Amino acid sequence: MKIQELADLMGLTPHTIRFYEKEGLLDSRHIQREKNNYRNYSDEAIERLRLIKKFQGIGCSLAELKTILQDHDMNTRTNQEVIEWILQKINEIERKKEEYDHMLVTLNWMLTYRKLLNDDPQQAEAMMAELRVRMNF
Amino acid sequence: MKIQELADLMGLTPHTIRFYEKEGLLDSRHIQREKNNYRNYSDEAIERLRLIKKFQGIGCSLAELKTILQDHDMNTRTNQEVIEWILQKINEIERKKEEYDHMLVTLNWMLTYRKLLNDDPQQAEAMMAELRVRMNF
DNA sequence: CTAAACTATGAAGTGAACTCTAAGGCAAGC
DNA sequence: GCTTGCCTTAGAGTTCACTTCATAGTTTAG
Repeated sequence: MKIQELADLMGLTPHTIRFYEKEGLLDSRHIQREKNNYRNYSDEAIERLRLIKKFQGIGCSLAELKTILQDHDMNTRTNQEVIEWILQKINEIERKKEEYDHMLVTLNWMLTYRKLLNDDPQQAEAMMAELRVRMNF
Repeated sequence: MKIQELADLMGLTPHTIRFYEKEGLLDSRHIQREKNNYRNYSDEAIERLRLIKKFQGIGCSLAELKTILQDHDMNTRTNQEVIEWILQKINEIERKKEEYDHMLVTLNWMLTYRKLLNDDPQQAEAMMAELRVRMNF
């Protein structure tokens, strides 16, 4: 399979696939060279890219992925270690969600204030005064 | 007020404050030059940086902030426009939260599988087979 | 008076994940 | 046989929000 074919199949660009190779996420199991030096991809390449996408989907950086794939290839990690890694990832994501919740709290206050400003400007000013104290805003 | 004083007050570095100036987030209302060419900050600068922090806290980029501050300075936006902007921001953040929820679903499946692998490897394999179909994993 | 601490400037570096460019080789359709 | 459109490479550019660097002038504490 040539690079464009694989790219279309996986919804990537040839650039990106070559970039992954350069970053060490693909190796000789996935790519062989034809005599014209074109890359020829095996079916394993498809599996590999699927795996990459899956882990990207759970918020892994390419650097992290490189380690994960190495461990995966060499069967380095015990089940317990993988479980701990997953728990840590879950934690990470939950912290990020909390950050967004903070943003939403602020935005909702702003929204309440702005809506009040339409209906009852005086009360809006009172609210703003309180907010200034409570939120340093 | 000199730059270090302002930086300490706001929890920023002098570098960052100069950077904001270069980016056009601060102007002559906030900064004057003394005869030795040192920057002298007015109290308005404090308010300005507070505003910047607040909007950064709700996920605004500096580019976006530049527009927001311009509108703020010139009183360009109507209340209704601001309300719509807030609603859009809320939407944006909720979409990002949903993305994280997707990640969490995947991670929790992975976790369940790995835990099962300890206790009941056969059932774990059955689960994996089903996951492969359902999640393309 | 001197040394430390502060100020100024412009430019380059960081990291993540691509994305694009330039310059050229190979292949398939007309 | 010529054009179009793949393919190759190394390396630079992109975006964001700073951060660091190099160099030099100014102020202040002892």
